[in-house]
Amino acid sequence: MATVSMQDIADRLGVSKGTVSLVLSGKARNKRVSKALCEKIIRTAREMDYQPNEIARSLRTGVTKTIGVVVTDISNEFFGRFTFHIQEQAKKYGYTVITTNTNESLDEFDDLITILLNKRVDGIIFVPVDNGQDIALRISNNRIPMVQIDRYYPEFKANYIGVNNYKASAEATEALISLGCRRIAVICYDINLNALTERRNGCSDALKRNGLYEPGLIINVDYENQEEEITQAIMDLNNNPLKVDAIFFCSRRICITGIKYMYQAGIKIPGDMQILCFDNIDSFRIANVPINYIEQPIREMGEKAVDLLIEQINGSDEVSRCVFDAAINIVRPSGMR
Amino acid sequence: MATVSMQDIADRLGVSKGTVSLVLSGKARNKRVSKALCEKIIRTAREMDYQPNEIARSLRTGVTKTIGVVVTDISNEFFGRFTFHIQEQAKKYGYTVITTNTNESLDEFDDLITILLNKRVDGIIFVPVDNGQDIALRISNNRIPMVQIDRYYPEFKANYIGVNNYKASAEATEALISLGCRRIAVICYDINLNALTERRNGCSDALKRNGLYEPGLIINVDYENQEEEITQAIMDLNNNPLKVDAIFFCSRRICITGIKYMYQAGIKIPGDMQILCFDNIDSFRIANVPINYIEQPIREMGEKAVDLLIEQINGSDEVSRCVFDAAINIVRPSGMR
DNA sequence: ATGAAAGCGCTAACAG
DNA sequence: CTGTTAGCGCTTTCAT
Repeated sequence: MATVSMQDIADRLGVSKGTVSLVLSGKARNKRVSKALCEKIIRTAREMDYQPNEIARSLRTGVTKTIGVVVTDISNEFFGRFTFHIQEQAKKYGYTVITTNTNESLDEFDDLITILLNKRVDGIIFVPVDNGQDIALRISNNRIPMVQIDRYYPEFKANYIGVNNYKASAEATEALISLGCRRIAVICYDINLNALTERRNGCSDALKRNGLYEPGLIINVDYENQEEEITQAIMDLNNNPLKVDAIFFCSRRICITGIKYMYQAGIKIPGDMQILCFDNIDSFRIANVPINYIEQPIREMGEKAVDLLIEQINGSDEVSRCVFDAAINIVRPSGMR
Repeated sequence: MATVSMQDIADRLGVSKGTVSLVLSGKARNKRVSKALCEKIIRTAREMDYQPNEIARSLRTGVTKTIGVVVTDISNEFFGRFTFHIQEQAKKYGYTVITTNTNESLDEFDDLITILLNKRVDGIIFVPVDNGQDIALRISNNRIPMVQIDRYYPEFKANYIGVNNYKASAEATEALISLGCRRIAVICYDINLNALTERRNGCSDALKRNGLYEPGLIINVDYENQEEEITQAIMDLNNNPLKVDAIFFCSRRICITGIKYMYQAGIKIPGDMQILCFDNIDSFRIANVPINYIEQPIREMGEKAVDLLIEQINGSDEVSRCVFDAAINIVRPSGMR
C-alpha cells in the first residue's frame, strides 16, 4: 500500500533502477533497452500501480513544470477569466499552475513571491502591485522567467501583456462627448501603475482637447475601502450644483459598486447619467440599462502570457511588451435623453 | 549568482550542513546549537540571500504544503469565489494551492488527479465530475485526504461541503407559487450528481404538492453546448400554447444565458415571466429587473473545506458531510402582474 | 554543542 | 543492452 518506487519495480524484476528510469521516462527506445525488457518493465509498473514522484524528479532535474500566477483577486471576474485561460494554455504545455492573490497588498505580494521562488516554480506571471519593483526584481535575480500582466513597472525591463489603456479610454471618452456628454467624471483607484494612470490620462486628455476638463471631477479611491469612497464620490457628484452627466469607471469593481449605489440613489441611467466602464461584465448583458464599456481580449492575453513565459523558460531572453487592442462598445449610437 | 544552499553556508562558516539546517528551520533553540553560532548562521544566510529549496525539503519530509483544488471552471463566478476563499484560508495554514479546471470532462478530471497525486499534494479539494467515482477512489487509495465540494458521489465515503439544495429549491418554488405562478419550468444540466438532481427534485416535489407538476417543463441541457440548448428551451417554452409563467434556472450560467435570450426574444421580466436562479450573481444587483435567487454561503463553505482538509492532513479520519443553509431571496414580496 | 552520514526517489553519466 | 554510481538539497539520527 505504501507508494511504489522505481527501486521496487527494479527489485521485483531483478534489474537496476537506472534501467527502469530509462524505460519509464520514454528514453529507452533510443537504441538502448531491449524491447522485451521494456515491455516487462512497463507491465510491472502498471501492475504495481507505479506513480512517478514528481518531487524527486524535480529535485534531480531542477524543473518543476509548474508556473506561479499572482493576481489581485481571483474572485474578480477579470482575473478569474485571465487565470482560466492561463491555466488552460499552461495545460497544453504540460505545466501546472499555482494561483495566488495579493489583494493589492505589498506585503502579501512579497510573501507570495518568496513562496513561489522557494517552491522553485519554472516561471511567474504576475499583476504588479504598486511600489513592488524591488519584489519583482527578486524574481529576475533568481533568473526565473516572468511576465507582467495588466500593468508594468516602467523602469523594469521585463515582459508585459496588456492593452492600450490610454487610447481606448481617450476614444471612448470622445464617444461619450459626441453622445452629448459635457461634464464627465472619472472614478479610479489611487494606484500609480500604467493600467490605471493611462485610463485616467486618456480620459483627461480627451476632455482637455474638447475644453471640458475639470480637475475636480477626477476622483481616486483607495482599494481597501473602495465601497465607501465610491459611494461617497457619487453622492458628491450628484450633489454637485453643476450637473455631471457621465461617469467613467476605471474598473469593473468600481463600476458595479457605482451602479448599485446609483440605483439606490435613484439616479437614472442613462437619463440622469451616462456610464462608461473599463471592462465588460457578463452582467451587463443582463442589466437592461445601457452601459458603455471597453473590453479587453482576455483570452488572447492569457494565452499569450503563457506562450511568452514558456519561450523564456525554454531559453529565450528577448523582452517584449505586448499591447493588445481593447474594443470600445458604445451602446447608444445616437443622442440620448 | 547560482542559488545558495545550506552546504554553501556551512562551507563559508566551517560548520556542518546539519547544524545549519537545525538553525535555519528553527529547531536550534531546543537546547542545541549555541546562541553565538545560531546568530552567525542566520546572519550569513541573510547575507548570502539563502532561500530554502522547498522541493528538497518536500522530498525529504514527504510534505509539500500544497493542496490541489479541482473545480469545473474557475472563470465561473461561483467557483472563482469558492477558490478565492479556499486560497485565503489555506494561506493562513501556510499552504499553497494548485488550481485546475475540469470543464465537466471526465478525461480532464482523470488527468488532473494523476498530476496532483504525482506532485504529491498533501490534500485535494474537488468538485466531482459525473461518473468519476473511480477517479476519486484513486485519491483515497493513495491515502491522500480529500474534500468534495458542491456535489458528492453517494456511494463514496468521503468528506463533502455543500448546501441543502433540495430544501432551498423546494422552498423557493413554493415562494414562486405563492407569488401566483402556476406553470413553472425548470432548466438544469443533465448531470446526475446531487447538487443538480436535488435542485430539480426540490422544485418538482414542490410543484407536485401543489398539483402543478408537468414533466414536460423539466428540461435538462448538456454542459458542452448549453448556449444553444438553453436558447432552444426558452424558445420552446415561449411558444408553448399553455403559457409558462416562471423559470427556475438551476445554475448561474444557465440563468445568465437564459436572461440574455429572454431580452432578445422580448420576453418581459417579470411581466411575462418570473425568474428564479440557483445562485446569486453580482450582476443581479445591477440588473434592474427583479430576479429571485438562492444564495450559497460561499465564503463559509470555502473556509470550512480547508479546515476539514487540514484536519485530515493532520491525522483525523472522521468523515463528515457538511451541509450549509442557502438563503432564499424573493424580490417581489407581494403579487405581481 | 556540533559533526558525520544516511537516505528521500529520481536522472544521467559512465562502465562494462 | 544493462548495471553502477553519484548526486540534487534537505532533515534527522547517531556519534562524538
